[in-house]
Amino acid sequence: MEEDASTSGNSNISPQLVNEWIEIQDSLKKRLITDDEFDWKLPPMKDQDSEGMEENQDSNVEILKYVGGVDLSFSRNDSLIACATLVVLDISTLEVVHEDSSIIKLRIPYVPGFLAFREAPVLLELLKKMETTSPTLYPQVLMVDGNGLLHPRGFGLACHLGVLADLPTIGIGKNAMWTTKSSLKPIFISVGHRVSLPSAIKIVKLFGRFRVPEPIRQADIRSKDFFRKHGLS
DNA sequence: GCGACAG
DNA sequence: ATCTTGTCGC
Repeated sequence: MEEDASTSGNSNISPQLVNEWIEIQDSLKKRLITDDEFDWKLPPMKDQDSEGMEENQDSNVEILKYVGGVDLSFSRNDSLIACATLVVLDISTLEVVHEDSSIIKLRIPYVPGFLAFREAPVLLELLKKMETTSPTLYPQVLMVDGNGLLHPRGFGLACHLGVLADLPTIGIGKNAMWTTKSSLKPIFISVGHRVSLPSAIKIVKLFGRFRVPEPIRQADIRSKDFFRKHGLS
């Protein structure tokens, strides 16, 4: 009999392992940057709040163009099988200019607070692969399906992935305990790495079409599509 | 005392 | 995350 690595909480996860994970998170957190640290600038906002003309003069800096999104979907039959997807959207056209997926067998269960140890490895692979495959389309900032600083120890998946990939990231949470209390279903934007919260919010607002920002939404959709094309959904 | 905990 | 139909609405 195999253990179900997707079962929440109660798995064969030892307290020792959890302690190791905590140490890793604390260690990686020392490298975390929560300010804007990127070499591009945000495109001018559509509905300019009568502000922002302060720094729109110098044209030396490149403007944000490629925004990435990552997500995982899971098999209905075999809960150990997952599909990780990375997409990159051109911000000016909102089109997906890069897409890559990878089906994997999960080895680590979902443990609240430690999502990164389950999902980050595959996502890092996809990023690394793209770095050599399609460097010109490599995302300038990445939206992650999971929280960033909004985490028990202030180091969620978005931070974890950002630090390891040394890439600006934004955390996008879709569920939290507050969700139930609000009549509307909010999303939770939190700082991942090398992007301040104000900037993160501005970037998310560039994709105001649906509740979930387009890069994450596309990653989600295409991740599920990939499953349908490659065997049992 | 126990329960709420990203995906 | 996943199991699940129709339905109301832009």
